[in-house]
Amino acid sequence: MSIFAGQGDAGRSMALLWAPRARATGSAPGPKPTLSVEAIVEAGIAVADADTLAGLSMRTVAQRLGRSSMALYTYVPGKAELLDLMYDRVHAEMPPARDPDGGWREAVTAWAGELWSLYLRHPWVVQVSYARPVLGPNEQAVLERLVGILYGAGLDAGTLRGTVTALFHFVRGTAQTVAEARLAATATGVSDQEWWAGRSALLGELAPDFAERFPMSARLAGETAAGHGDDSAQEPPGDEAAPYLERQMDRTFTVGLAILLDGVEAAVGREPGP
Amino acid sequence: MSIFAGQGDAGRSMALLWAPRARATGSAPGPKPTLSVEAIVEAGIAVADADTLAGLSMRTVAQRLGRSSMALYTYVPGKAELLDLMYDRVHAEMPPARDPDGGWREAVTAWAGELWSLYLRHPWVVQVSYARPVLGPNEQAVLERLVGILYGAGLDAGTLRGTVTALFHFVRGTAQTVAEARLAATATGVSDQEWWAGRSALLGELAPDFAERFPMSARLAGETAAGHGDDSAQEPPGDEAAPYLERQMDRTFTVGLAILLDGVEAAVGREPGP
DNA sequence: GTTGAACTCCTTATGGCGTAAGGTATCATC
DNA sequence: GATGATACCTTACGCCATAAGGAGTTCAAC
Repeated sequence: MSIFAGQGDAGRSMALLWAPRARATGSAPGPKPTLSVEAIVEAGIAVADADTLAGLSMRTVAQRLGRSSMALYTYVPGKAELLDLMYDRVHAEMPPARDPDGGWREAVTAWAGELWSLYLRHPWVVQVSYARPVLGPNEQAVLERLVGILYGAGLDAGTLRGTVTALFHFVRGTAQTVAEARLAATATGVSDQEWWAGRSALLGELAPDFAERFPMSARLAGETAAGHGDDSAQEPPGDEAAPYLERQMDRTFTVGLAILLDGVEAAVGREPGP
Repeated sequence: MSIFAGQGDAGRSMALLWAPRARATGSAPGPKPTLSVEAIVEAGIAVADADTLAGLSMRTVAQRLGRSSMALYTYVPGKAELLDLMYDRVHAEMPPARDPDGGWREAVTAWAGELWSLYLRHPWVVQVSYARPVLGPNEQAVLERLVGILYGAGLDAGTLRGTVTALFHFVRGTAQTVAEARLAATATGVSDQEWWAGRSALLGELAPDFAERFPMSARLAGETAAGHGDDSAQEPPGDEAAPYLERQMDRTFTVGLAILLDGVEAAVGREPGP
């Protein structure tokens, strides 16, 4: 199960991202194109959604379009650039900024929740490296919305940058955990709960001194199980849509986000706006 | 430039991680092994450090040991499991917990800083997926240290979990940014500053209306450049070890961490110890 | 000693991948 | 009709992980 983080020729990616239809003007020699960058990107997204990034190859994408793999190279420089395009395109699903009725905190919470659910709709997105940003217009818009909210809250540039980074990584990281848990569940047919049970049984065998070597971790595991084990037992058993780990991650997401925003609130209080 | 996040047979990985030397007892038929899991893992780390995860293949690792690729399969089930072992092994470099003289906040700051620099020593580590945790003893120890600090601060299990998640993802995410920036710099021979200059020049051509479409982002870019551009101009020019983006990320790391810890502090204040 | 099992390590082969190279068919223009 | 641009194809190369099976090495048991 190998996963890719693509970085192609940044210049080519940017040109495709920011400058649409180079040959839109009607008449040109040669046969009419029967494909388009857009169609290829959409096919790529469909493949990745269905099959994870490991299943994404030029061949599989082309197959979905009834073409040979080499046909794609007429439209797209290569696989890395295709991935860049897919990545940005998916961010177009993010809802636009709304009027900030409830203050910045509510706005940021909404932003984070919407990004989180976008990542869960397209789990492969969080595997794409975000380190050397080939920022396309759609991801830029997502960022713009957050930056707008935080400037509205009265942060200075330095604090804002730190906040954006922390928020972004937090959402991405937690989403990745859930995404891969889901993936593992569907791929292996083993539910989270079963998987974790098996895992800890194995660990009990291999490292019977675990609780002594790692007392704090053991305590945390115990308190987590105790605190919410009953909780989950009360759950109506028919609903399998939100398995154990997923609900726990949901809680962790909410709690972690609240902590982060408490920290931002402290910063806002310290410097009372422009 | 494709990067892998390995998840092999978790059972096999765990056995190798937690139960060392299955055949340590002296006498067994067959030729003496001239290799060892340990040696292979070390070679793998050396390859990854030098060449990124993209350059890590069974062949390259074997080559470094003067063996054929298939020889490795005697010791290690496959590439995915090897990566699991490499990942955990590297966490052994983390310094152990120290006595918390300066309170939990200082302790967490030290923890985060040390993890951050570990990630920068082995940039490939942050590309390895941490979602389905094949927790080895060394990574467990890193976690144990953090959990111990936070329990000492008086957090309850739920808050603690959220804090750990947020901290972990924050450190990892920021480190990844710097790591890949370095990588791009050495791989292409283009410095961060040059790269960004080229990038924004290209963006100015492709999207001349950027500032209108994304006013907040433009403002942030402007204020960041203004606020610290002079700062960097005052820098002694001889030192190339900490280029522009890296210093900026350092600042972002510090600021973001402070914000996060402010949030934790609020939570600590709310529930005054056990 | 000799044998046979266990073990290490090798060569070879399979089926994937991205994509370079070069061929052919299709079209607008001259 | 010829020209040249374009879309799409087939083929091939050099990677990759790893399955299969063979050759050599070392021990315990006889």
